[in-house]
Amino acid sequence: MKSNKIKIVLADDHRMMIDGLRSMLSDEKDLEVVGVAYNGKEALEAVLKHNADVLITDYNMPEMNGLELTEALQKVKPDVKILVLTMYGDITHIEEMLQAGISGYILKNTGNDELINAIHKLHNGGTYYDDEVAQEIFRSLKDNSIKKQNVEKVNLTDREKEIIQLISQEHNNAMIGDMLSISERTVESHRKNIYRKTNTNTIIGLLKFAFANGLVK
Amino acid sequence: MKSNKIKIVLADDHRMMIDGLRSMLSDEKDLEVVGVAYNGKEALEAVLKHNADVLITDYNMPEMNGLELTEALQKVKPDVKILVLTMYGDITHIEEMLQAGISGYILKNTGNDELINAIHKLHNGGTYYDDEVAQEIFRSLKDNSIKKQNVEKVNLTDREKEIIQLISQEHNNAMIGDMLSISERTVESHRKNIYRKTNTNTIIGLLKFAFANGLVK
DNA sequence: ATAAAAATCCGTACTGGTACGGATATTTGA
DNA sequence: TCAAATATCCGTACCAGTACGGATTTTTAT
Repeated sequence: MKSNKIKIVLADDHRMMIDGLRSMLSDEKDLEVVGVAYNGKEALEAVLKHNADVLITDYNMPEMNGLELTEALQKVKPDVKILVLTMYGDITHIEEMLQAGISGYILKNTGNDELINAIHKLHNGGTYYDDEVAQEIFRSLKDNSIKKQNVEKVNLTDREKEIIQLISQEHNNAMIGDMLSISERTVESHRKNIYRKTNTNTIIGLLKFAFANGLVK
Repeated sequence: MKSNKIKIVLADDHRMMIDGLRSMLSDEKDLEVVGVAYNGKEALEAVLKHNADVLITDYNMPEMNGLELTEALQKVKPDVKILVLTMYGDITHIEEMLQAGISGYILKNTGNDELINAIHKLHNGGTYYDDEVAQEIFRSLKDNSIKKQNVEKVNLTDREKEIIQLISQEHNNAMIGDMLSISERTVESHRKNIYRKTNTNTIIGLLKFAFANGLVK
């Protein structure tokens, strides 16, 4: 084997960023930058060509952005660890990137030692998420609770919630009537009241309300 | 004013835990344990009675668990900061607790200094989440990607996805036809194909698929 | 006790979407 | 280059749900 160094590919559309990272990483004995790329497509090729262990990538890039790049790599080479290195502004993409399969997320204003630490963690099968990023995630999780306040204000009755459940299970009014031993007409009335209370007027709006408020999973 | 100490209430059904925490916190000059409780109900009363700044609570408690306690406090005294202190096993409750309004989550095997640090952070309007807890959250966010594999296997065309979007925006077939400058009949055909591919046969099932796969937010 | 809220029920005309069973043109990938 | 996939389009009968505008009984909270 030629070496046991961790093989890294850098992807960023800012040449200066790439140069800075490369010189910084070259000081580390167990790391080796085997390729660089200025857009997502080149990054994909470089990772495959050099059989890289870790890809360090920006989100915003021409041709193919970080998300598309991640998705593509998951298909053809899922063992490569992906560390996203972005500015704070791009943090909005964190959730989709996580779901696409990245292993770490770190901000560009983070110190060198943190970056190197992150690379090692990823290479050992671990994950690394910047503190600020973690905070942001927690904040957004909390924000979901705002939506839930809807359902409490709307004051749906138990019967109405029950009927929403059954509607969402793809039962029609006649079936729901049978199941609850009430007239189809009564179900219609409940439905009308539900629409009024939830401020919707189509089954689609109702379903969206139900999802947003955790009435349906 | 009697004092400027941070007023703390401790809630845990294990007396030993309470005693340990109390003696530990009593060493800190700017903290004061103003009340203790062995269940959620007592905790609620104690917080209100002593006008506490911070509540440190377990999740599992008799009478009223940590979630119910948090929800109750948010209604009657939303300014109290809630720090959840649990064993790793209770980590599954983290998401609902976050949505209920806690400001911090810390594990019982964490060191004293971390706990005191967390209390100060909360009292200053900040948040504190244990590293392990953060990891868990990230892991569960990633797990959501499992669902998304559906949508990739199903191989919906761009046009079909576009139409799903428009359907979910409560447009009917005629409107969608106008918007895309195609016949209503064509929209119907796409709809049929979408149902076939997604293995559904009602608008409800389709919406559920779209939500589960992130096609609609 | 009693008023308000919730749950129950109905007729009739109308609209949006489905089922069924096609056909033709355009893109795209191997 | 050429087959497969995708996108386009149509007729007709039918069904589920809506709109509109009610009424009566039961439950719940004060």
